[in-house]
Amino acid sequence: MSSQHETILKIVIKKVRQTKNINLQSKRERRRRFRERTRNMNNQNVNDHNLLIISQMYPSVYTSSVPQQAGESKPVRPRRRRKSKSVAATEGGGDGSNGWFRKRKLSDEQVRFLEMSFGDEHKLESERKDRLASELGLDPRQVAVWFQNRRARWKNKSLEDEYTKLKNAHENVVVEKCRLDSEVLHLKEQLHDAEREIQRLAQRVEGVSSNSPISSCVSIEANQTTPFFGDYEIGDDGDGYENLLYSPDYIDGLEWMSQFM
Amino acid sequence: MSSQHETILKIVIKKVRQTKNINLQSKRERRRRFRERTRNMNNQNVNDHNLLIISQMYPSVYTSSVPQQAGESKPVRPRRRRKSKSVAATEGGGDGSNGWFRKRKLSDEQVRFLEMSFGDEHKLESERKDRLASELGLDPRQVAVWFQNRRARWKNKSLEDEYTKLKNAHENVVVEKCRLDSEVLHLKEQLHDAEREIQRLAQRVEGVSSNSPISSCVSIEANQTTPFFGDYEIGDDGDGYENLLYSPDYIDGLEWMSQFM
DNA sequence: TTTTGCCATGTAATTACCTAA
DNA sequence: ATTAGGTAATTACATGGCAAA
Repeated sequence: MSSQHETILKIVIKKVRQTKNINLQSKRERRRRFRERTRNMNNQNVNDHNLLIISQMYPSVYTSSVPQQAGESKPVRPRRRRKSKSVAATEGGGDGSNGWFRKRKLSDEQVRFLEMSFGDEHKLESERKDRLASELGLDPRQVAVWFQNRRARWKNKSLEDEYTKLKNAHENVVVEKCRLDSEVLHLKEQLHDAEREIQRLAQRVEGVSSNSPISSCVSIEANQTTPFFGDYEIGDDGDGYENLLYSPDYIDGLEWMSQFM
Repeated sequence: MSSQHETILKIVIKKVRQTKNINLQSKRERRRRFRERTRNMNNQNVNDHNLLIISQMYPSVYTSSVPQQAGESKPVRPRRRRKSKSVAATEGGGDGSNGWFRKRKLSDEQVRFLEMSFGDEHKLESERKDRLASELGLDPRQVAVWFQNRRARWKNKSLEDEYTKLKNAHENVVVEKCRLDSEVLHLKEQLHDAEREIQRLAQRVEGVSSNSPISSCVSIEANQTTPFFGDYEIGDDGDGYENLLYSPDYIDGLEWMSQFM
């Protein structure tokens, strides 16, 4: 309320932020050092290195048959003509100085194992991580990274699946809605006809003495009247939705809805 | 038709596959050599390296204020207690042998520039790539990689946006469908009432004059047949989809109906 | 015909930040 | 207060497809 409280609050906030920053910085430092410590030359990693180097030199071993999706013909922009003189004519004096090989491409066996474990459980506990790492001859850090990436991939994929499912459901509901629209039109026409029939009969009942019963039949040209939109509203009162519960059809509707919510 | 053709076909397929494999292998070789040529020691890259080393040593400079999303309370599984003895007690004798510094984290300025260019055009031509590379002091390869990753990100994001949009549309349509369901129910009730009214009036009329084929006038029995599915098809008129957008704000004009309610 | 440059996709690794134990 | 594990974003590389030269 008073300004005192405000100032105190500000000070507290400031302090919290400071300590937080300090924490983060020290943490960054720790992590950096940790990574530098554990980057090269772990215990099992020598073996692993060799294996991965081999897998780099002969990557054709690990070609996985990728199911290519149906190529949709996009309006391709005309590609640029290839350069007459490649700029990349850097003098070939590139010394292979740094033993720069990133460890890439876990072997097929390893991936299969990891996938199995992922199917069991998406999260990764320390024990499981270490166990997998020792079984597969990997850095525990690699296992952790693999699981993180796998989770991200799974999320993307599941989003995509959800999209297609939702799309199908949407189309179905749209079709259903169209059907209902036309059904409503039809019912309104019928109701209109019935109402006119009632009026006609009422007139006949009124004038009992003078009546011509033959011309009483409702003609079918009532169907040709322009269908009237929006003559009356059902849902203005809130009971429409409660009424729906009595309908056997509405259960379908509800289940439908609960699928996507 | 004959087996000759089949054998010829097989041979052709085999040949194609062989040549394809050969192509891929040579391609891999080309690529490897290309990367080795262009990896280290480009002209402006020394400067860039220094900058990136600095950005590694003082990463707090590049802290971008990330708007944290509203934390949704998920049912978190109890995390494992931290290990009593960290396995990572690798002997600290790690020699910092290779002068291995990964170049990471393009600077804020560079990212802004690249984003602007990406906003202009998602695709990247050689000229533009080289221009950007020289302007930002980056390897052209880095620029190309950045654009590839940016496109992939954009695709994911647009998928996500489409999903939310579709979800909203779907919910609206579902609500509309419910409304139509209840409207159909209501109309059917009204029609039923009208029919009974007609029968009542008809009986009265018949009591007066015994010759009125009233049952043929309004086909109410059509309503009592299985009411919902498959009464009439929808797709014959394509206007249903345009009707989707019309607002269900009906004008309340059912005073003429009041006599039946 | 092969070669070559670009692209889409998948994967590995890293950074920053957050949270529970 | 510290730390391991998590998410999200980012950087980089690998691979195969496609079209142009």
